[in-house]
Amino acid sequence: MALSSATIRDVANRAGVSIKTVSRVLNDEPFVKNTTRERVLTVIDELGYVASLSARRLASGQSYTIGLIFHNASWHYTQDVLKGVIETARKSGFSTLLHPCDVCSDTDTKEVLNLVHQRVVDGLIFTPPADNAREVIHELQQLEVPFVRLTPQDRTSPLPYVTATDMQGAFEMTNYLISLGHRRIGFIHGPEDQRAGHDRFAGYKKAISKAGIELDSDIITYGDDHFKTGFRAAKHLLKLKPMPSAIFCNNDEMAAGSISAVFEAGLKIPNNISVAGFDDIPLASQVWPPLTTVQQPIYKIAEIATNMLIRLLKGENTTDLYHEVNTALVIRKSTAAIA
Amino acid sequence: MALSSATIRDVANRAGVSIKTVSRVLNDEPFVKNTTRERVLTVIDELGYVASLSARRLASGQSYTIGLIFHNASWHYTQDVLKGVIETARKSGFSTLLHPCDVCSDTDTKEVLNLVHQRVVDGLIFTPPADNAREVIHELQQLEVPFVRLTPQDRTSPLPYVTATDMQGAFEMTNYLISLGHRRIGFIHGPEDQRAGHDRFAGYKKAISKAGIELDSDIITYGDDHFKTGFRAAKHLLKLKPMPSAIFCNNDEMAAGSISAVFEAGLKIPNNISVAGFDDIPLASQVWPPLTTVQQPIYKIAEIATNMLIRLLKGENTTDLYHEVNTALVIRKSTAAIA
DNA sequence: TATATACATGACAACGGTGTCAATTGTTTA
DNA sequence: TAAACAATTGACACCGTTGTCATGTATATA
Repeated sequence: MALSSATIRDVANRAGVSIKTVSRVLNDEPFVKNTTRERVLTVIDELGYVASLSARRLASGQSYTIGLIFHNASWHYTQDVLKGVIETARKSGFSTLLHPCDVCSDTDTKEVLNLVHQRVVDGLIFTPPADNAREVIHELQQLEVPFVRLTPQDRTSPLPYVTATDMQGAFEMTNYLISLGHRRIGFIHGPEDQRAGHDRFAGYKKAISKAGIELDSDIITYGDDHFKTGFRAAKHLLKLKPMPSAIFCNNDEMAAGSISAVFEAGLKIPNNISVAGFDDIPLASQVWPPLTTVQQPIYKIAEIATNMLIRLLKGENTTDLYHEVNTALVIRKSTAAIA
Repeated sequence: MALSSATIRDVANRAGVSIKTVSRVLNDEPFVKNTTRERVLTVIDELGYVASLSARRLASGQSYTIGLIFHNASWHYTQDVLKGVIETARKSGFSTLLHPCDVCSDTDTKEVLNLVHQRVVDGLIFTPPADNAREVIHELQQLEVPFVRLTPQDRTSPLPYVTATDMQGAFEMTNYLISLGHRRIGFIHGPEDQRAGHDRFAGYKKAISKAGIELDSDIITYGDDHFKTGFRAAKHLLKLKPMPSAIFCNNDEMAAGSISAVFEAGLKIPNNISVAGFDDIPLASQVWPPLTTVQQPIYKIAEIATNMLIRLLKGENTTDLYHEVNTALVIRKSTAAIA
């Protein structure tokens, strides 16, 4: 057996109809008599016919492909997005094209736009902070190419996005730590160019202030969401006198870094100090002690974004272009009441 | 500005040549006068022309796309493969289509074959244990569709693959543990259906036997490469009397599970027991203590496999269809000399 | 019964490239 | 100088679909 070569014409001939009728059946178009439809379907089955995507793409001007532009910094995050987008897209007959994009440089800008110009993709999904590529976003708007952003910086413009309730999540976590008796809670901030980090910090501050605790800038440190900077930031916090009794990190990877720093300093978690993260990525439950964190339903966010994009692509009415998904507190063993 | 609509005809007209000549320039074909080539190139630049992939695909019968069939079990592994394949493919003008495939069920078999029949992909790369899908493999052979397998089970048939020196890596690690004075080294085996696991176990046994230690089946346990089963298996090993003084795990994720089990039992690493992993995924350096492990150059393996596939696709002579990439011992803090 | 209207179908031209083959021009060989 | 050959170019069919529009047929309406 060679590579299947049955074309729409073969099907049409065998079924005794025109190729256009076969095309109609293929695309579930109306105005095909039921008996005809069934006959065509039978022949398709007999011949094992599968329509050529290339031809379909060329003729229709669509690519049936979604471009996923992602920053490959935070892999744990990306993997869930990946799964969410690919699986959801597939359900609607779309495939997904991955476009890693480390820095949104000029070259990358051009490449992304080429994807659109070449009609390689019909629409795009951006993971943070890829959506900071203003030029791309602007151009896409001009071209009227649909796209959805995940947790974007800018939420003032009328552009679709999906995000989690970052502020609320951080607020709840901080409240929880406070309820355990912690008053001196260190915070490790995420990268400046990501909206989520600012929202989480805002949630932290809100809870601190609500509890009547004075905000102490000495225990606010910065990282880039990676293990190493979490390690360093925590090391710094541990040297302070008095040391914070808890550390709340902008994400789980930095929390893992903090845990290592605590152990390296010869201290115990949660006996001497509590550590909390954000995201609930697999790593969170694979370190010891398992991390108390805020679960962000990344898969769900990706799923919602993908469905939103597909609706936009189909030109369906889309009133809900902005979506917030709830986070949830996950209490594990890295936090405890103050001694 | 609307979606660019310059076609090859526009370029041809403006440059005063035929579309075929433009096509030649586009594809770096010979027999184009230099002055002509430059004129065409200039016009392409002026018009911002980009060839339509769909049209090119339809006309040439190629898709310029590589299908990556992966099992989404072990994400850490997958992420490196993903990066390796996507980036390498892109360099050669190929795009990558991801096809997650949890169980290689009948549906999946059909889907993968459809990818080929629809000419959605020109060739395939399989991550383990996806290559166990005998039916798919067999059919692809019949169809003469090129594919490359990563660490496949079956290496007897003359089918291209790339793998790491799993046995040698495990041999070296075991030797290293023995050199630290360990005689009772527990082993956590990986899933039965993956070749790498058997090779690693073989390396372990070889070193044990070489050191004149009697193989003790009581301290050989089994897991499925995930955290939880590593945790369970280690918990079991810790209860044995005498307890092993070291645990060598088939992969890092199970090693992380073992670390948690040790801590949960109130023991210290490496003081009371040493733990070693395999793969050197990011997790390995994000747990405390950082894992001594065997580095498997996954990115490189993916890169080699991709280039191999592209060579096959281009019909270039390919003598080296089998490739082994060296592993390397990475010593961190989870192992120490026996007390 | 004549006529408007919905349903059902097909002919044929796109879509935007590549492949084949013939035509033209320039260069080398006999 | 003529013949042989290589370099350069273009005309045109073709890839396998979908889109447009015309046509034919059944059903509802006047």
